[in-house]
Amino acid sequence: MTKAPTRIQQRNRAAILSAGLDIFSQYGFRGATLDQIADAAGLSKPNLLYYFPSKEAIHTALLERLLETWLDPLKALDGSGDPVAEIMGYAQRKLAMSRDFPRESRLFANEILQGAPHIEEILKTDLKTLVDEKAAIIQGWADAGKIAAIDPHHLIFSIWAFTQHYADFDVQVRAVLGDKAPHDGALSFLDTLYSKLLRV
Amino acid sequence: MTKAPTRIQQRNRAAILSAGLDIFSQYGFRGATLDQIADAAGLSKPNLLYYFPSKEAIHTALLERLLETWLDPLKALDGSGDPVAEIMGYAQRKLAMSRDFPRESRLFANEILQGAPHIEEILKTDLKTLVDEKAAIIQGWADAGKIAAIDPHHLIFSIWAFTQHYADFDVQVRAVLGDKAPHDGALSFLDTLYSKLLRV
DNA sequence: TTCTGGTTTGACCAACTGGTCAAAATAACG
DNA sequence: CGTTATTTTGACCAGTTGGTCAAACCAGAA
Repeated sequence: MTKAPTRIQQRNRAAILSAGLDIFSQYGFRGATLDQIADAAGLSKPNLLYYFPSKEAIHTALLERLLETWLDPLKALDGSGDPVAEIMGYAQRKLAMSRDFPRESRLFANEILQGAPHIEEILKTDLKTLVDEKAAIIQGWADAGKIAAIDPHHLIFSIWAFTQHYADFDVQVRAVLGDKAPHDGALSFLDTLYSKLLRV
Repeated sequence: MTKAPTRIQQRNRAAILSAGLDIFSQYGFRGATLDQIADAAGLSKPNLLYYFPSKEAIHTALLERLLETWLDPLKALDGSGDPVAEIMGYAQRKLAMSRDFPRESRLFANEILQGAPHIEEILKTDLKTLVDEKAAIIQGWADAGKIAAIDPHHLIFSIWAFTQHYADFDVQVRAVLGDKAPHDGALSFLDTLYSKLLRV
């Protein structure tokens, strides 16, 4: 029976994971250092290694926590709901995640950019299965004439690409937009884009 | 007067830049090592440093070479051409760059993900100016009723996001699609997406 | 062939890397 | 309070990092 974590453990583990998220999402696994993470977490390096046995362990913990929730918006796409509302809702949920969890988005982007060494298997199994399943639903809607005929896989890619862009390329978006908040404009653009695309 | 480079210089500089592109685009600046780059270029590390004075110098040379051509597709967007054809042509050129220069796309993505430390000023000046200028053209077309009324900045973001996705997230795209070639499907999806969006 | 300038290398260095460990400091609890 | 379990730390280590340098090597012109 594993012991319940003390208050100190809870606080420090959370601080480490948050610091690790900051650093890994910016520099990638190889580019991040334990000193940076320890510093950001307000701990000494040996103290940090008291809570996680290795750099890899912190990274793995972060990726696992991320994967638990990363696919939730797509899982929620309901084949028995209204087609246009379901797809638009999915896109909106993804955009909201970009706004609310940009570090998680960048952690994921870094992992993929580096060739997905830690999660390639999950992509080929869990992710592919989920996407294929939802793509079949969308294809069904298209075949039934409820939405326009479009390739469902690329539709999903376009939603990923567009929504994650606002988290992953944040500094570029802000550089171009000046200091106008990007997300309001993005949301209404997204609404226009997909309602026009899906209309039969 | 600077001397003309010898054949050996040409060959080795090119090999180093290509190797650097491979490594930097995968691991980012901090995550890449000179040993990796030297290895990929088929040179010893001191030999590599005979051609470039530092790691930073290789990276800078790559970024400069990239920026020279990266914005060409957008620059080619012509205010006196046919609105829909111009915008679709731009999107198609960008998608072709993703197919033909994926390493360059990932180098850029890594730089932005890390907060654009080397090019933030360029983004805020050159890039912003260019985008604002082209956005004004697109806004003009919309005001004249030649295309649908959409936010031109977010239109451009959506083109960047969608096209670069196929280079930057290549392993994810392939994992989901199996081994079907992604680009044909992407191209026709892109055509459908933007022709529907722009139609008045 | 010799001379010359460009090219390559092995040995080396200081700083940094991920990680260890025993000892010290602190919290928890009766 | 005293005892015990948890937490924190300084000193340390071996391997890696970006980078230097003098010496050796080599291609080609005279």
